[in-house]
This record gives sequence, structure tokens and C-alpha cells, in this order.
Amino acid sequence: MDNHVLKHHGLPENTGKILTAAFFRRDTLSVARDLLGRRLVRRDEETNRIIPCQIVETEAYTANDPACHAYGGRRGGRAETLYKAPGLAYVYLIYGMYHCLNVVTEPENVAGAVLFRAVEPILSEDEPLKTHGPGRLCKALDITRDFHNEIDLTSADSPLSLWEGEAVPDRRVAQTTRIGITKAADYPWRFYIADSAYVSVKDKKKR
DNA sequence: GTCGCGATTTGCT
DNA sequence: GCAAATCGCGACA
Repeated sequence: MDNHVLKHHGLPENTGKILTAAFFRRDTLSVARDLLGRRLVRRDEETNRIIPCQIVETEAYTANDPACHAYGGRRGGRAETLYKAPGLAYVYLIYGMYHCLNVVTEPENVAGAVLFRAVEPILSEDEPLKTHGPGRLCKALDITRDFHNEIDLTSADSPLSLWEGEAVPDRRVAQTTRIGITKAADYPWRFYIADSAYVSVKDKKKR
């Protein structure tokens, strides 16, 4: 993307290009790993305010994963979103009060998603945003199912979009079991930037 | 229709 | 360390 486009959107120089559907049309584990260091950009259309964030913690959920909402080929309801085009947002309500943001992965008609567990705001805020934890980051960035489920995260015009940012080398990446689930609790499908202060949980055994 | 629970967070003991 | 808050959805009647 050209420089003037970035300027137009008011994004920092290290934001890079926007990620395309091809990035997400891959196996979910690779996408979860590769999303570390990338950018999640929140754009408020009313105030034109932009909040760029670095992605620091993710988890993978796949079709043959007992913890996945589409496990066993389940379709319909909220799970139907997981079969849609890669690069779309999957936002659902958990515990009746918190939202969780995911990006749909794999080719269309193959279920899969990556959960965003923590992001780190790039620009210093007057009041630091609480973006460590899947529920907290949605609250801090005002992400809801009603407004953001199934929006295109690969469009620069979306209220939420994903950008290249800076890839993170393996030596800075930790991989552990996922947080807060009971099914398939032994799958090491959580990834995070080991030295980030925004990671939601740090006392898990590493792999 | 009723029941139970969950990819969480917070506050109190 | 533990329980409450709160609701969409699946399982079962």
C-alpha cells in the first residue's frame, strides 16, 4: 500500500501493508503463530479516532478441535461464521457479559479461527487501555457482536483491520496450552510474545 | 419450556 | 482462592 494511503488513515509508519485473505486462508496454527507482531487497528467512524495495536497473544481453534464451536462438523448459529471467508471477524458473547474477537481462517467451508487474547496499544494513551485478556480487549476497544461480527478485517475501511506490522522471530515466541478451556486442554495452541507486558497469563508451562 | 454451562473478569475472603 | 455476574445456545422433555 502506498505511503499516502497510510497517511490518509493516520497510521504509524511501521504498520506496513494490510493483510489479505490469502494470509488467513492457511492452516490455523500457522496463522495464530504468524499473527504475533502484526497490527490490529481500531477505527471509530464517528470520532475518526484510530487506535493501532500490536498483537501479542493468540490461540488457535480448528474443525477437529473439541474446544472449537464448530467441532464435529457443527453448523448453524454462531458456529456458521467459522465456515465463512478467511479474514472475517468472529465475535461471540461469553459468560453472558464479555465479547471475544477472532479472525476466521482456512479456506471457505473449512471451520477455523484465531482468538485474540491480548494486544498492546502502539501509541501512548492518556489513560492506558486494558487490552490484556480477550474480554478486556473487546471492552477497551468497544468491540461487540452486534456491530463487528463478520466484518471484513482485510479492508482498510473497516472499523477493525489487520496489518503486517513486524514479524516476530521464534526466539521471542512462547507456545503453551490454551487458557480457560476444559475440552482439549492439553493442546499447545496458544502463542504469545514472551517479553510482552500485556500477555494475559504468564504462569503456564512452556513447550 | 427448562436446565446447565461456557475460549472471562472482578471483587471479596 | 473462590464465587458471582449474566445470556446465548445446545441438550432434553
